[in-house]
Amino acid sequence: MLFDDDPAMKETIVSVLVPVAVPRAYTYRVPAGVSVVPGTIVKVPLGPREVLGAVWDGEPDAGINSNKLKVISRVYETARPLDEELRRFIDWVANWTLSPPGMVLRMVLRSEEALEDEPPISGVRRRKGQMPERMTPARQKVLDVTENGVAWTKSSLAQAAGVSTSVIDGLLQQEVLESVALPAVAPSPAPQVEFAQTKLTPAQQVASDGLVASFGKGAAVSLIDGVTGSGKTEVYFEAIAEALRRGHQALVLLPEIALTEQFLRRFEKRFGVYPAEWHSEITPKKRGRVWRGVASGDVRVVIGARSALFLPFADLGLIIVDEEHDGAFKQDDRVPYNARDMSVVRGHLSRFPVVLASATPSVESRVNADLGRYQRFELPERASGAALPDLKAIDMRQNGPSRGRWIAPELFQAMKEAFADGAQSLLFLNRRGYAPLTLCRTCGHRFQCPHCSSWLVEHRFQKRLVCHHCGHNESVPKACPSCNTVDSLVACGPGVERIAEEVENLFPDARTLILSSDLPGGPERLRREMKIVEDGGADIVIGTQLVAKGHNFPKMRLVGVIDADLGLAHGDPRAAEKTFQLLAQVTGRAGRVTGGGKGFLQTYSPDHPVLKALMSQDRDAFYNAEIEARRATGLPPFGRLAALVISGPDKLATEGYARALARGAPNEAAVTLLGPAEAALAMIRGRYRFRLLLMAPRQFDLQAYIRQWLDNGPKATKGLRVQVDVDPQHFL
DNA sequence: AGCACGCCGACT
DNA sequence: GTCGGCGTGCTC
Repeated sequence: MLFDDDPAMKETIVSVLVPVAVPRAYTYRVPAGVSVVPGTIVKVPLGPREVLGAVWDGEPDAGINSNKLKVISRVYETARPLDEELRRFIDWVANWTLSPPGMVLRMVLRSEEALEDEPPISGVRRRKGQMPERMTPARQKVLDVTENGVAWTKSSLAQAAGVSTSVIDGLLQQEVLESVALPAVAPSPAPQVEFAQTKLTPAQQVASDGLVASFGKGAAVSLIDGVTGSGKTEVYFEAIAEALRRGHQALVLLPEIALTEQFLRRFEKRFGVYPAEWHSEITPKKRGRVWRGVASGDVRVVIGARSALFLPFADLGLIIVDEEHDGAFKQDDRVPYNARDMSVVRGHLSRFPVVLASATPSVESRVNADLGRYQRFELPERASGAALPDLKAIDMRQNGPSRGRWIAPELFQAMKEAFADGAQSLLFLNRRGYAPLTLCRTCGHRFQCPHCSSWLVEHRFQKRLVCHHCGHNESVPKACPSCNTVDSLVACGPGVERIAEEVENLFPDARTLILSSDLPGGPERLRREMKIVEDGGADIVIGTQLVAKGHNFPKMRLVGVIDADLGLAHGDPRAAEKTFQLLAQVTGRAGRVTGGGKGFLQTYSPDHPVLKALMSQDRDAFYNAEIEARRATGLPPFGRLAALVISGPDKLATEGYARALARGAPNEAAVTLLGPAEAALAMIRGRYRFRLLLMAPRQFDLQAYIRQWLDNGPKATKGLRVQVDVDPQHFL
């Protein structure tokens, strides 16, 4: 610092953004002799505790009583300051989502261990000449392995010798082995751009060339719109290769469920190494390593779930959002953002290409491509040359199964043939548990959740009644709680467990398997069972929506949708879109590799336009109709509007606030409240939500209006959450 | 009295 | 988001 002895300079104060829900950056003193720049990561006292923060841009708040100011307690000098582009991104996201900027920063600084240098790894090594007091077979194995004097980590040595770590502890105790410090982990090897170039089909080549050509031209967004199995991944791998050639880092965002070993292997096949992973199940230590590697530039490619978007990349030059239509890119709590949209924003602010890929793009992205905001690359055929599956509706009014059964004769017949051929079948039903409703056949009592009044779902495995909204669960009673009649309860309707029961009756010799997120054993077991299906170790799979994405099942030839109408009747304005996407993805599993796939959609409304478009494999028919309908009703993404989801502690208050917000809107903002009939009163996690559409001219700052309303509105707006649910393309 | 909750405001 | 303060209501 220049004028070190100038008293005025000793009083340096700066803005520091702290990771809490306060409306603006706070002001802190900088210790004498220390220099910080915007983006420097610091630790500061805040109330009774110390928190991480980052020095922020802009003049510090001069209005704060100077004897209230506290001093920065620590400066992380080895951590690279958050760069200008990341800081602008944080501010942008905070403004768009109506969140305090500190809460967005929190997503960037989520790995505190990343900021500490990793302690050296301790290893063990053989001490020359020392022998254990008593020799045992396990000890001998350890001695054999360590004979050459090379140092091992405890766990890898235990594994290599085939013994438990306690054997090693014993030998350490007797000083046969000694502890040594191992060098810190070497940076992971860089992906090799030319490791194994895949042979592309002509359509893939066109798309790949187009993506490569979009580099160096600023913020170009491309949509890869290709049917299931068309090889979108191979195409965007070439974009990653180009980013790497240009010396940039690349980020691939996937819905959490699609982050699979299978995907990592595909990456390895192309680039020779595994990419860095970032998702909720990464251990804190690995998390810290990836965070630091990303910031230093050692890590070149990250494959991650939505939160990876907030990593502090040293030089990010490409984002891929695969399965861009997927709802898992939306975060619902804390900062409610859509990682697909915020990826487009990050690319825009940092002027690099962003690639959105899907077999069933969101209506928003289709519209953006139609309007020329996005470049579109179509892949109309499967890369393997296999034909798309042959889809057929089964009219359940005429050709349904007998009472108490759920699989129609025609579907059963097809399953029989597939089984005889040694092919896999998938029965899809997006309903967990055994039965969605339980009632008393004596008095008609229906089991309802005491917290949110939705039906309790019977789970026969766990012998419990479970609320799928709030998680409440109770055991199944012997007698009806209303009329006390014993053994009078009946299960109504099917869930996957009930379908599995029927399949086991129909196919006693087949290997059946349920794939559902709630089965005992957790994600670990689910991964194992996915692998079993992948390797052909099951004949008939009964699955919920998690079979729709991520995993590729090479032996699957038949898909039966048990209830194709489920989801179409929802009040959600995106119900038709979601159903189309889900069913297209699920039926697309059939014959993806082998060809010759077949699909059956059991329905009571075979003439529904969504199902008709699905069955004719005519995606454009669906999108054109849906886009027209949205345009006509002014639903997103039309009408220059922001769609807001408002949720609050109780229905009446929430509705009241929403109406007040709508009423108070200035003239230039036209406001529509979507009432319960159209859409909006849905129970989600025990909270009433509903959808409010605020339409405003582009130049009108809706976010500012809403923020002001929240700040100055009725006091009871505290529990209220406002969520912007529209893509920001209009505002870039 | 002793404490478990829940609500509320402050945090620079 | 997290903490402390303070009120309520319940138990020893």
